[in-house]
Order: sequence, then C-alpha cells, then structure tokens
Amino acid sequence: MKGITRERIVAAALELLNDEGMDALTVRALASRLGVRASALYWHLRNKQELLDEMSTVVMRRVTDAVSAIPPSESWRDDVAAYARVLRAEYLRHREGARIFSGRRVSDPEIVRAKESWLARLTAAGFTLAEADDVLDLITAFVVGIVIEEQERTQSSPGRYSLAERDAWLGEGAELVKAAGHLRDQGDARFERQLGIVLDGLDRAGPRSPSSPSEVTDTRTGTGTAAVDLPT
Amino acid sequence: MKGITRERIVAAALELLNDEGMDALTVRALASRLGVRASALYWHLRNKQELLDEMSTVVMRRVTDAVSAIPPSESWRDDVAAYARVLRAEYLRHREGARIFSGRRVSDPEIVRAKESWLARLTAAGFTLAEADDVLDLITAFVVGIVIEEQERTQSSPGRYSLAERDAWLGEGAELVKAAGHLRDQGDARFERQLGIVLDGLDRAGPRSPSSPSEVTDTRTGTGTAAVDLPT
DNA sequence: ACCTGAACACCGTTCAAGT
DNA sequence: ACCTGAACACCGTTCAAGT
Repeated sequence: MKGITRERIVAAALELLNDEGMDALTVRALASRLGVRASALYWHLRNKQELLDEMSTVVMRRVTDAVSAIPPSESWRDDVAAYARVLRAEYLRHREGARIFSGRRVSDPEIVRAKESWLARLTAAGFTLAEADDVLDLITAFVVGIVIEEQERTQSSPGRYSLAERDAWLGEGAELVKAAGHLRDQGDARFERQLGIVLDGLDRAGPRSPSSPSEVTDTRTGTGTAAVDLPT
Repeated sequence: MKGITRERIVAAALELLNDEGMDALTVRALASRLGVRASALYWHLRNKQELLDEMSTVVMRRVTDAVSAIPPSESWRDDVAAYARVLRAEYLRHREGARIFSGRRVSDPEIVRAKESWLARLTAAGFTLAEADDVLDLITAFVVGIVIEEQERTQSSPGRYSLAERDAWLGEGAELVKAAGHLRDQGDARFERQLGIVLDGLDRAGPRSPSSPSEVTDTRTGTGTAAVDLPT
C-alpha cells in the first residue's frame, strides 16, 4: 500500500501546488498527503530544492513529450505555433506554472536534446542555426512572459476586481487606460493574436525564400543552412 | 539614528535580496540589517507579503519614472524599444528580478496611470487602442521572458558550467544543439536582436501608413485612432 | 531498504510591556 | 508613536532507532 517513490512524491507535490499554492507546499504537508512522516521523504530526496528541481523536470519533460508528438508540417510557422501552444498549455496546468517552472536549469539532458529536431526543422526551412536558436528562444520568452501575466490575472489568490472597480481605483483621467481595459480580451484569442505578431517578426527575420530552403550562407557563422547534416 | 520607516525597510529588503538571495530574505535577517528586532517591522508592515508587494511597487515605480523620462521621438519603434530597455535594465538590477517582480498586482494606481501617455503615443502613431494595448503587453511579456532566462544563466547560485562541460553532459548526438550553444551570444546584443524581431512583428501588425498617423477606424471598436482626445 | 520519533535551529507573527 | 522580549505554531533537516 505504501511504495513511496520519487515519482509519486513529485506527482503529489504538483497536486499539492495546484490545490493549495506554493506557500502551502511544505515538506510536512507533502508527507502528510502521502501518509508518511516528513523525515521519510529525505530517504528519497536530498532536500526540498531537489524536490522543486524534480517538479520542474517533470513539467519540462511533459512539454518535450507533447512537442515531440507534433507532426512536422510543411510550414515552420505552424510548427513553431504548435510548440508555443504546448508550452503555454503545460504552464497553465500548474498554479503559477510559468513563474515557477520557467528559467530553471533542467537536470535531464534528454530534455535539452529534444531541441535537436526543432533546430533541424528550422534550418531545413531556411533559417541559419543561429537564427533557429533565436526562434526557439524568443518564442519561449514570449510564452513565459504572457503566461505569467495571464496566471496573475486568472489564478491570483484573493479578490479579482471588476472593470468598474478598476476604473474607480484608477481615479480621474487615464481614459485610454480605462478604455483599453474594457477592450482587452483574454485567454486563447489574445494569445493567438500576439503569437501571430511574434511569428510575423520571425517571418521577416527568417528564411529569404519562405517556402523552400535557401542556399544562403550565414555571414556570422559560415554555416550553410540547407546543407547541414541532420542526425535526426 | 533610528528612524525605521517603510521606505528604509523596503530599500534594505531590496539590498538584502541582492546580497543574499530570495531564500535569505527573512523578516529576522532584514530586521537585523536595520538594527532592530523582527517584531519592530510589524509596526510598519502588516506582514511579509506586504513587504514583498512594496518591493514590487518600488521596482515598478522606478520603471515608470525612467520610462517617463524618455522623450517622445518621431518613431514609435524607438519609443517602444526604449521602454523595453528600461524594463530590462530595472529587472536586471535585482537578483531574479524578472521572476520575482513580473506579473505582480501593483498597489499604486499612479503606476498603471503611467500607461496613459504610452497609449496616447501609440494611438497617435496610428495604432488602434486595442493594438496599442497589445504592443505594450507583448513587449512586456517578451522582456519578462527573456530576462528570466538571462538571469538564470548569469545570476544562478551554483556552478556555471562551461560549453565543453555542457557538450559532455549532452552526450552523443545533439550536434545542432551543441553547435547552437557555441554560436549563442549573450547580453545586450542578443536582447537587441530579438527585440528587433518583435518590433518587426509589431510593425507589420501596426499602423497602415508607418510614418504618419492614419485615419483608419478600428473595425473592432469603432474608435477613431488619430482623433482620440489626449488628456496629457 | 525504508520509515518513525525526537530533536535542532530557524521561521513568520502576535502581543503585552516598556519608553 | 515606536520598539523590545517572550512566546506560539510551524518550518526544513538530521539522525539514531526501529522493522
């Protein structure tokens, strides 16, 4: 009936985070949820930091797995959009997910190695390697930033204020701020629209001949873009 | 000689954060730094959460002040770029600044009201109000995401590994990932390049006639863009 | 191998008491 | 008005001891 294992501990920790929030995620509360004493967890984990690292790793592994399942299309734009949606969805699954799980060093090389096929896709689409790296980095940054903002609005603990309350709180003037607040949409629609803008920017910076791989040589690296060996 | 005030407490807390990191930012350590007992702080602050909120407010107020000092240019692109640089610079001032201080509810309406002049600038440049809101939101998200990543690499506590160590850690294969790691630049240059990409995207989504304000009416809101009254 | 029980140093917070 | 001293419940972590 017991069988406390690392995986079960981490899974329970992610549940506890969602149920009670980060402040309530204590070693003792976690142990109690697992029907065990706090000290028992220290046989499986070195300390609480290792638990948090493992939680991050699990979340990022889920991103990697979901992203690997995306079939390559003929459009890098669609592929990158799919990656962005998966990353957002996984962050959204966890309370404060973007803030907590972004920008953490991953302990599992397999997760970083998953970038390989994406770099291959993008270089095949005509990006230089340096550009392809920028694409992934920039999209990741965008998703992290927008989901942090999103989760502040939708998952913050206390009272969500209405637009009317906010208008009153803003006081006199600031009419554009108030009007913008009323125009503002949320959720998927807002995300898709802003994602489109970022992709437009990448499009412009990207492959010279959009549909077919170019022979252009990157002046910074001297690396041929279409001729790279793909280890896939 | 004493004179413990809210402002001094918050300033000392920001110092302590930079000196020792978030985990070491305890009420007791903060009190000790101020030459006072922990319980003394509770006369000035309701609880630790209020301290953290005040710290966020101070950081965001500095952003607002620095951003207000930016003279409007004839180019919305330059103005927005200047905002992005200021936001990044303020986050970079504080250890884990982007993670800690982004996506927090601001307690001071004056800070939110500072958005007014930016919305005015952007609508005057030909953006609809909804678009202008997107511009600021998207740029903010981008900066938050990229600085979180940046601070993980440059300010994380333990051993920074070299490229060679990372290559070994990655194991066999993943040649593109390794090559990209070696091509990767850091700091201002990387930021400016990626910022340019985002601005390109906003450019494309933006004003129909780039240099002069257009008469275009937003189909979503019916708000005339160039004819908005600017309370400034 | 896996967990308990007890202990340690430390934490945020409260509150009566001092000045 | 502003701070101290003492206390409370709780925290992460260690470790001898149990099975």
